[in-house]
Amino acid sequence: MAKAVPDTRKLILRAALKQFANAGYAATSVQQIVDGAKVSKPALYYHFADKAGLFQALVHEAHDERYRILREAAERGGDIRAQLENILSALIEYFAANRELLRIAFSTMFAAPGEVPEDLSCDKKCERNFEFVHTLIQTAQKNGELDKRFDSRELAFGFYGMANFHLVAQLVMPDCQTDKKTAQRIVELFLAGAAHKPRKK
Amino acid sequence: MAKAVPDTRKLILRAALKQFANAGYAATSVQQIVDGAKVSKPALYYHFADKAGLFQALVHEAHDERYRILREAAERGGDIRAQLENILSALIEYFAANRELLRIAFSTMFAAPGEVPEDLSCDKKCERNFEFVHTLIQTAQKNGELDKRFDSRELAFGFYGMANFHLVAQLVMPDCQTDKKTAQRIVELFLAGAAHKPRKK
DNA sequence: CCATAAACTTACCGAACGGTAGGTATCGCA
DNA sequence: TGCGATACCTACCGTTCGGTAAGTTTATGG
Repeated sequence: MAKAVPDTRKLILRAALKQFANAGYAATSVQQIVDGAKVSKPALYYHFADKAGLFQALVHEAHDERYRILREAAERGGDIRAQLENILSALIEYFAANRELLRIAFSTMFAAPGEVPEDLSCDKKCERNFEFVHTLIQTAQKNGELDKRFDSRELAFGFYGMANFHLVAQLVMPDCQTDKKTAQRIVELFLAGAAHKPRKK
Repeated sequence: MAKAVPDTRKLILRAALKQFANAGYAATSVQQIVDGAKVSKPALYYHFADKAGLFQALVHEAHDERYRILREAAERGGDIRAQLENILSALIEYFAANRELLRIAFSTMFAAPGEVPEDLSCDKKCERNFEFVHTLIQTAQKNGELDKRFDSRELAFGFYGMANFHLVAQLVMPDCQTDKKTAQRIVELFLAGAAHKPRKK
């Protein structure tokens, strides 16, 4: 029976998430975290090896959550349009309710190399997440659902780029509402293209 | 005649750019900058009010350069396809040669609020840059070049998202070559859409 | 030939940093 | 009742931080 344990550890994680999301890794002090969690500093160092280890725990959670969302949404099946719509609206919905995790995920994706702990191996997780979408698109391309003129990687870049930009926008401009309908229109834009078509089909 | 001035100031700016790009704002110390520039700390504080002021100078340069690139590329005219191609390939080309400035621009765009000096008013510059592209797209839409079913803002988001994602990719994976041809294919993807079309027109 | 101001220098400040040494309360278990 | 393990605590460490006070050199103009 582990009962007395999780309280403090989770308290620390929650406070750290808030602080890191608000100020980034380097600008957040361990003192701020323990103040926020209302624990002592050695309590933090009892549960985590160091500041970097605490941060890593959160980073991995963020990327793994993202991966889980991706997989669950894609498994709901349907054609590529339905899959992309599901993925995008699931990401939007989840991260609307978990803005801090989203912030952590992006700030490690785009961070300068020295801004974040050295051994933070999130490259692999970022790549894994991207490759999941890439594979989805590759398959759809082989099935004839997507235009074969494009390189599958370019297609994945295109979709991932549009999707991430909207997610970031949600972060930067919180009042800019982004919902299921938005997700549908983004996918429509990705699939149909922006150009005006004089004749259909 | 100001002659003796620019040497030290530019030395500091160059060293600061490198350091900030490599480690972000918070994780870069003033000491590292002055060591890199081979000047003394008070020499830095003679030319800049404080660490934040030095950073601001670089941020504004980064965003203004980006704006300049956008305008110059758009002014070369042509239809919306040519304009977007010009913009994208100009951005890719410029930032391939100025990776540090690109890093500064992105790390301030996506930074957590507390990671960067408070009064750093780059929101306006980011918005200005985005709105320039937005206006371009709006005009093209009115001219009938772009599909009127989409909201102009969504179109701009889509293009800006794709474009920025490729620029970021260039940052994260330096060996991933991105050139004029890539720019053309990205624009083609944006305009034509990813979906397979059984019949043309 | 000296006054002034620009462009620095050496030497240092107090505060905050990440992290720890060493002691303590509380538990299950023998 | 005792003994070790867990889960902390207070107090403090050495280092580095951003920033500055006060003195020095150099160019210029009167």
